[in-house]
Amino acid sequence: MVRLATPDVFLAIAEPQRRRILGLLAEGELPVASIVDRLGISQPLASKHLRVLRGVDLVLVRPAAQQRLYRLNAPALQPVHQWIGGFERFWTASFDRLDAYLATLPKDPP
Amino acid sequence: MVRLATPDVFLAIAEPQRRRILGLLAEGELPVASIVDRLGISQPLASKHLRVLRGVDLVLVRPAAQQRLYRLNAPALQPVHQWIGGFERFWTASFDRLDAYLATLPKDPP
DNA sequence: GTTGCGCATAACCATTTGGTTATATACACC
DNA sequence: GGTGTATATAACCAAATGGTTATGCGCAAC
Repeated sequence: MVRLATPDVFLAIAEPQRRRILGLLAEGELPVASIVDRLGISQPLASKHLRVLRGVDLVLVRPAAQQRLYRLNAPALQPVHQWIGGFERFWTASFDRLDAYLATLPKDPP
Repeated sequence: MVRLATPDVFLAIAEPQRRRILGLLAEGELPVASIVDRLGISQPLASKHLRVLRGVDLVLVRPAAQQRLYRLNAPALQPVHQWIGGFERFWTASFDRLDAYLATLPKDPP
């Protein structure tokens, strides 16, 4: 059994460099060498991070000669978006108004 | 210098149990024992996770006799929400339409 | 004061992680 | 074929992480 690293999108985006990679790929498809260049990291490290991102489907690869062109697969971020969405109401203006309203109610009625 | 663990919200929410804790606290203030009970984890582990969450301001504590009442501080999630928001356009309907339009254009014009 | 409760911390352990250097694989070009 | 280029993988290392058990500390109640 091979157990290929992080099966969790939350863990995949917990790493700053991996978030930067996704940021780069948001601009378009890129070969590994470009990522290495623009992030100033070693090539093996980039490959490692890309493997994790692939493992959770956050990126897709397309071979082109000796290169591997990586591109973003943004929908894989939706679980995170949805989870965060569940908390959004807590910092929303309408919630603030609700909060203010609740504050006008008597607390601990006798 | 004390270096108190994870200074990063992304890392804090990368842990499933910590996300569950936040989920519980979304319903309201809770003492540690409740979290321990409802999550079925050991008390020291709960305290450890809560410390990490405190470290990134995701939760706030209020002492009440021997208890410590924890509550959610949702605005601390906004960095994540904003980062994700930068990718939202990629799975939005309007973007799909743009994508479909781009697909109708000739590729590699001579 | 002392006993008990609720929680935090310490000390420790196995596993995982980001990082490195060295090597293998795959393809293009000569 | 051989050579160079682009990427992946292997082997390894130090540090961090989730988890445990044992202990400390503050507060209440007796």
